[in-house]
Amino acid sequence: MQPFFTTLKLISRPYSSKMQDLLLPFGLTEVQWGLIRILYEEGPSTFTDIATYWRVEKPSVTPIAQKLIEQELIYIGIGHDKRQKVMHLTNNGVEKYKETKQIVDTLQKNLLIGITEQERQITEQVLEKLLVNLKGR
Amino acid sequence: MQPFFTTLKLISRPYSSKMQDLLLPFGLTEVQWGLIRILYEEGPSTFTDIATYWRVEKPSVTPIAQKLIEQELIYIGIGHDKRQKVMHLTNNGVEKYKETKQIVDTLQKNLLIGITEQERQITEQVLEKLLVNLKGR
DNA sequence: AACATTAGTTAGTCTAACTAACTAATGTAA
DNA sequence: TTACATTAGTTAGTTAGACTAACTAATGTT
Repeated sequence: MQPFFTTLKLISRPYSSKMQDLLLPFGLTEVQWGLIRILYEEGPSTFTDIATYWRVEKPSVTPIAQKLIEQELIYIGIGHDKRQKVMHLTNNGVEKYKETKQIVDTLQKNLLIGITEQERQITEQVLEKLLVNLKGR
Repeated sequence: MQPFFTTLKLISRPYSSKMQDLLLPFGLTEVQWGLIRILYEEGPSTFTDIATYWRVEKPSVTPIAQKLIEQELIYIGIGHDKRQKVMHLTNNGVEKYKETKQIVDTLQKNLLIGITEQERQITEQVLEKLLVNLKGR
């Protein structure tokens, strides 16, 4: 039982550090990349959307978005609800994501060497279930 | 492919926060608990052993051990090699681990609800393979 | 004997999280 | 419709846990 969660924690650090190394030449951190990934894959999102998805508090999102705005990879639009700020990718942002997605895919493919498609799927399902079981804050 | 690694990262945060909440009443953080866990399950270990196991740099281990020494949960012995410091659990440390292991086990059991033993095993194997594939720093 | 390596520490930095306290807009209920 | 509660986001300050660089002391190697 323990090795399960222990290993999970153990993977997280070196994976992040690989990602950071990979993204450094593009001027992105792992979480910044994670944010543009969501905006590309899921579409424009509010700060609260992101905080909910990541399961972090709202103030944690602000500085990550700030830096992407400075780099002109995202911009803020106002929603129908005037309290909301909706983040969108700029054209630069879309380009940057497409560029980096390729190398991230390559990393991920290499990490999955020796793992069958079926094993990957089962693991994905298990991880999704864990996430659901973790929901109760 | 992406959901796989995305989900993995997503699990890590709320899992840690559950662990922190659980361990707070015992005066332990998640990593401190992780260290006494190793000392109990694997036996006395040097700072370098821990750094290697966790895949962190050596200075990261020092403050975590410090706090356990202050709490008198571990003590430092000198190895045959006089450069080495070997961490051992004190009797208090053993007690504290046994106490907390129970509640950690309970948490982990609850998180695994809805996951079959076979799925759990496959996932564990996949996580181990990922860890190996990540080895190249 | 001289030099290189290894174990661990100290000092200082960084990222990404947190809480508390706030403003402004929206929703609800008298 | 006015009063109050809630929600979206920010600002300021803190924290945990990582990092690098530079160091001491012990051990290995040539």
